[in-house]
Amino acid sequence: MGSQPDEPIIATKRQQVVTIHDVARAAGVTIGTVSKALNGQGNLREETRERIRATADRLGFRPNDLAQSLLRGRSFTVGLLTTDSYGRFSIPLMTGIEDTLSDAQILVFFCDAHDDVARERRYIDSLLAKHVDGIIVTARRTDARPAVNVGNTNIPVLYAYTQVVEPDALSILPDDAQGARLATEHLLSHGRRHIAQVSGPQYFESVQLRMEGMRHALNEHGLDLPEHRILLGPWREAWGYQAASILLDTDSQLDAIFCGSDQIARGVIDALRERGVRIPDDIAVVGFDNWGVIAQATRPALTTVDMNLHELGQYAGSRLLAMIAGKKEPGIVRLPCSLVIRDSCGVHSVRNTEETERRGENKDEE
Amino acid sequence: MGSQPDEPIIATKRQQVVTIHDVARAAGVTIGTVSKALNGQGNLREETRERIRATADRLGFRPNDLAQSLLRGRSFTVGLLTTDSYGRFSIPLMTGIEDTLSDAQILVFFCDAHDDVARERRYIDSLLAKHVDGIIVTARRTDARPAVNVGNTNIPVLYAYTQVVEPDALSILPDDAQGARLATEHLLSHGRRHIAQVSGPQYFESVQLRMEGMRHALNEHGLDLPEHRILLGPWREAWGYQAASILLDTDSQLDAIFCGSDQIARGVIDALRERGVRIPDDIAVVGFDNWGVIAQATRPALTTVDMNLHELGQYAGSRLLAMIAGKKEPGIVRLPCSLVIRDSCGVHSVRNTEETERRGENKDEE
DNA sequence: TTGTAGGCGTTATCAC
DNA sequence: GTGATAACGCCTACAA
Repeated sequence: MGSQPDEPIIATKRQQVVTIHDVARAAGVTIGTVSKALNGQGNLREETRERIRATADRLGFRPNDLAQSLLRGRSFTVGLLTTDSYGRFSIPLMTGIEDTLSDAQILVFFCDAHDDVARERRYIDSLLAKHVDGIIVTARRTDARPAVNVGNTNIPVLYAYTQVVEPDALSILPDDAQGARLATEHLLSHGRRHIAQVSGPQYFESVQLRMEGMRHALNEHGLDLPEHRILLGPWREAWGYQAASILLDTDSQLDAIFCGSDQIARGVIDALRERGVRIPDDIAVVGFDNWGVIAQATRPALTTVDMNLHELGQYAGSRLLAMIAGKKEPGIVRLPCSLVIRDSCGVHSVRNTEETERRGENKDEE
Repeated sequence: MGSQPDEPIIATKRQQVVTIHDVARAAGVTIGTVSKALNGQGNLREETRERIRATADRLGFRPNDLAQSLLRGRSFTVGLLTTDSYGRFSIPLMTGIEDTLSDAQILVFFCDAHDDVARERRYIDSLLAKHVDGIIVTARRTDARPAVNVGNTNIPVLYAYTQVVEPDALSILPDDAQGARLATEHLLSHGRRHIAQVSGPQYFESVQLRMEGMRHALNEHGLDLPEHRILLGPWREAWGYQAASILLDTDSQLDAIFCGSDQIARGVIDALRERGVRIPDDIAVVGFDNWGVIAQATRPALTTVDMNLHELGQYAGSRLLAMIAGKKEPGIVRLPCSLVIRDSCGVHSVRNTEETERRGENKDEE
């Protein structure tokens, strides 16, 4: 009761955590012995080992990673540097990366540079100062970016869902061309022969690759992709809506549309339906991204290409682990896309599918 | 040329980074002097200070944060623990948090527990071992969750977009009731008197709060919210579509619908339009979330409540900073929502709006 | 079988 | 003004 004299005003600045010394003192041994006991090193009497172990968790001892890292020269941390966390692509990528790394007892620093070069530089410096074991760089789009400069360190850097021109860098990307081929072949296998493409701006590498992939698949079937069936515009639902109207007005033979994104596909589908076109009977539609909230909400539900970004992230994590272990094999790795078949192309086909519906991306919660 | 003898096969296991010793040797002083020179401590001749500084960045010296942290007992890192990174709500929250923390030179560990208790426990242990300065816990929904146990440490823990029953915990949440009031008052100010609500499952606290908020606003205008105008179902676009049909069939007086999410609102709007109802002339619609990709794609574009999660994250970051500095003020803080006015309620109103359109959430890129 | 001591890279407190 | 030295918490040879 009353005022407690001499109570420090400032909170104890130092965390009063229990250290190996406390354990040693409590167990009546020296710190060396404690270390050996807890790490299963050296030859200790099983009795002592057990006694020490007991006092350790009685005291709630937790070895200080900072000290260990300093000693080992490895921090068991990795930096994840993203230019901009738009979300749609970053999230599955991030969780994939983090999945494999956390299995390796590695914690991930999340660094969002907001497309700001100076900010990115500061992040890299911080990561280097914290002696991360590696850095994964990612982005909102797959196009090339400048390499990250880690100075005179030999910290491994890996690029995921983005790439770098440096020949000694490792970049991991989805195989856009293959994804487009998959979609096109699916449409062809459903008897479609007059297929248009509605996609994003030409200056995206992914747009070009998907166009090439589609063209390639058509050519293999003796078909071509005429200019008037290629409509490029912004990555927006409204563009899909508009493009579909244009196609309906100009191309009476059209029997399928391959869209560069699910957003565009949604606009396309809405426009078609409103103009009385039956989907897929009259015109079939394929999307790209397998963005659950969109692909499952279109009427009919959207058949679409999945870039498997979660798996891509997992793979990136494992490759970084390998690099940390010393194995550096630079290059550009493109991982296959798969096709998720729903109802916008007709009856379910079992062909041309590498995988069927993937782990539900739609959490039925807010 | 030819084989180089004695070249080590194993890559130097230890990062050959330049340390303060190297700088000291190169500059012909001792490490103490280097430390003082670089940190602006002590009384050094300006000449030596400059010379040391020069050799330091000639050598590319970078102080090792691990060593500093060990000494200071602070790591300048924070853990961000999320039960599940669905994305929609986590992303703005995360970037907000990270924004303020990175300004304080703090790096953020991203930990996605996948709704797995054991995994969460492992993460917490890792974070404690790494001596993070604090932990922010977040979730996919705002309902209460068990407190995080940090053992005998006094590491501050803060809950953002989730809450905890413990009286000494700090939880930061959006003010759902106020958001609902905002939306309702907006509709009332446009002359609407027969307003229904279509929302998510009742067991969500947010659903209940939004209902209360709406009822409160109606009551203040002498109106009530009859049971038949409350439709609760899954958080899905299809539910909105279905609910709108039900309302049209049963409630001829209806002139507005307040939706618990933008996804639901989109379903509602599509159903109304397809049934020939004019929006907003016949029925006005308000959403909740301001999810750009949806709210901007509805026709007409959706007026909706924004929970300002980025700002909420920023605020959470600043509160954690305060806690780290020793100021702990537990409680539940609810931050105001704002209304983003588009076209689904009629002509733009300047009243009843705390803020207008916020920083564009729609990046026009894939 | 256990204790001792050096060192990981810093910073801070003393001497000189 | 600058140099030594003791921490910070841990691990690991090596000594006893």
